Amino acid sequence: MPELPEVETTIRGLQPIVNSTILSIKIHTPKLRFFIPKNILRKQESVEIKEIKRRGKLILLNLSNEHTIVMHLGMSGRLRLINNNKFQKQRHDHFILRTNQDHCLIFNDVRKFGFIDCGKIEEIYNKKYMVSLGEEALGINLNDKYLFLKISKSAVAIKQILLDQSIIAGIGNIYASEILFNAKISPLLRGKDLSLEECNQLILSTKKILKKAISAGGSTLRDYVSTDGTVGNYQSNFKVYKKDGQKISGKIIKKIVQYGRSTYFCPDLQKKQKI
DNA sequence: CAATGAACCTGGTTGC
DNA sequence: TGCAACCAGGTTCATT
Repeated sequence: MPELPEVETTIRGLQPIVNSTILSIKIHTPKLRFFIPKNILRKQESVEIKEIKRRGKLILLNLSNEHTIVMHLGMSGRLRLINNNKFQKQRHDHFILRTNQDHCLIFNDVRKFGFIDCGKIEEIYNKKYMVSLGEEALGINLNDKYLFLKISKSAVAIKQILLDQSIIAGIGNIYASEILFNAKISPLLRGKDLSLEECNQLILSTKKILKKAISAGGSTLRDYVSTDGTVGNYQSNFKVYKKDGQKISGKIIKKIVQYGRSTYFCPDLQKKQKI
């Protein structure tokens, strides 16, 4: 579930720990997608969390010692932030960070597709997972010309292109379907089939859908919970995702599989060719 | 080189 | 009810 709106909701929920000092870090599961760096904090060092921000689906905790902790939630990862005296270890709690202000930040991930990394800032910014990211989905630099230039020779389906983090950073499988529906563009179109105008529409829809989802506090399939325990409710705004067989404006919603991922769309409202 | 499928891992849901 | 098969928010790697 963690796509851009959920990650954004998460980092907003984490702001209370900015300017607190890290007391301890406990690693219960050494290896997620890859091993968590063991020397994530040297002993006897007083390190403050200076800033928490997002890049694509990455969560970045900038520290006072010129290091950054990076977290990726993968498919099933989530963070919860609670008062230290309320802490009870749950299944799949892999990483626990405590602060001098009694905060307890827990990284929980059932499937372990997420990761936690840490290093000097410049070192982190040279990591592949960082360098390869394209324009921020909500960034000012994401415009019609950028997208058109990137995809105008591509035979890849636009649905897949939206999932490509090296082109646009932040969109995932749910919002890709929702964005294409909003833009009235078929997921089956190839990159090179899109006009500049359609690229523009796609970007407008991207920003609109993601912003709406953020203001709804993220979505939830099953039990996505933001850091303070409140439940995001953007899922009630889904128009097509998981709605195959249902109708919208009298037109049937279909589910197809593209590149091994489910795509939901309305063939009658998302034309393949412009008429 | 691009495109596709499998792999990583666990748990919930579906169908027989 | 039991159990196997399938599916899930993401990304990377190996194979065509």
